[in-house]
Amino acid sequence: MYDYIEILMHIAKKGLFDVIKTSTLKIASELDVSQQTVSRDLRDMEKLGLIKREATPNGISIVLDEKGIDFLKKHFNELNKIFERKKELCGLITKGIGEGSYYVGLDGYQGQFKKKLGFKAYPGTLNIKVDEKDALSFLNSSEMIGISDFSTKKRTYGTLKCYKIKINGINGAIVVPERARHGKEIIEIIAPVYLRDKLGLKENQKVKLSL
Amino acid sequence: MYDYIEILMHIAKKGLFDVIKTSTLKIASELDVSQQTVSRDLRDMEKLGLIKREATPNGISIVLDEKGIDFLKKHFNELNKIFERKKELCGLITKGIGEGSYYVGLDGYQGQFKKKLGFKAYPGTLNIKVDEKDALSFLNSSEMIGISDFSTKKRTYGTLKCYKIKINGINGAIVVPERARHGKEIIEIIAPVYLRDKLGLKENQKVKLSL
DNA sequence: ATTACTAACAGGCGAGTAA
DNA sequence: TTTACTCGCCTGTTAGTAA
Repeated sequence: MYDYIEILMHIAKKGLFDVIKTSTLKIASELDVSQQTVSRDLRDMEKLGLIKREATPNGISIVLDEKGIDFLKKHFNELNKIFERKKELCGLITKGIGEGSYYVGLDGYQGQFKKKLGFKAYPGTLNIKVDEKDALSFLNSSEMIGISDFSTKKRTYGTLKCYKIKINGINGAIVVPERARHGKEIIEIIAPVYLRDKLGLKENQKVKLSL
Repeated sequence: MYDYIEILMHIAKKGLFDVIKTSTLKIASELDVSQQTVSRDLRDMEKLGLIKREATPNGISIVLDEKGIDFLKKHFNELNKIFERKKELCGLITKGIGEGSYYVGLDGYQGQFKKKLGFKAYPGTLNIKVDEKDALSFLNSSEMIGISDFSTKKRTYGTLKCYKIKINGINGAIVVPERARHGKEIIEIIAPVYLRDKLGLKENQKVKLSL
């Protein structure tokens, strides 16, 4: 069944319920295989009940049949489970290693923060200790915003990956340096305000991040 | 890339970010191929950067690598577009052909309606003319509730597919006979009340169905 | 137990071509 | 132009084993 997923996807993209008028040669070039392979595959797929097909001397009409749609649907459901969105992430306030504070304050970053995140960052990061897998799932389900690298006369500052979040309700962003200095069990948060004061946070206190 | 989708899915199902401890033989039997094929494929996938792999004389550890996750994610996004949920469906009130009215009133169906849909149906159907493709998309994004067939001494009554909906805000259900008597450009609605009166509906009036 | 090499084999692929 | 058949080739698969 998975043998045909590429062709199934190709048809489905043009319309899950539409009758596609095309030709084996066209599909062949789109999928980068030979006309003969497409012809054979489509006939096989018809036999399996994945598609309905009508071949004429000047083209071919295809629609997904019930089994084809069901297969894609089932496959889609599996992916849905795999990518199940994590909408919250909990962690504990942790002592910063101090590095982030310096970097995020730099103008080369601040301009981009303002433009891409909508705020200038308080020059310091709040470090939060989280479960690494939970963090990955959480980050995975939010949109990555790229912050470009830049150089001064002295040195180069690397690119950052940012993810907009709310922390205890306040807007902020997770910042992940491309070249991470620590593992992903500690994440760094920036925000337009000094979060420790604003939220009255203390060491080891629990906080909740949301999308 | 699609060559490896089955194995990628297999790994991802066990945990998108987890290190899977398993063996080539185990995967082989789960995917119904030979141990050698799994071994070769995993090595190839590692070369392509789809997974990270650690093989020992007593098993193998696998994690999805960045490229593998990206591929699945991209694929997932394509499916998301394909199955984009239609949350509303508009149509025009149409004269019933009258058949439905008789059937839905039968006890063999009514008991199941009560149990599975939560209401006994007013013995009549409201017929709505809709765009066939829109209808398919709409039905496709709502859950199918199966109503079993049953027999009397005289004859057999076929199975029905039902889909819970709201029509102009009132709870009801679309009923599709397994053996459709008319094309899918006309759909039949049942509800606990007589919809024509309740909603003050007239021929050719526009109505809105929602999930 | 494992993984993975080698070698034999089967089946899929595409070039050529008929209809 | 099409689709689709035949057939040779080559790739991917598996059986047998080594490590």
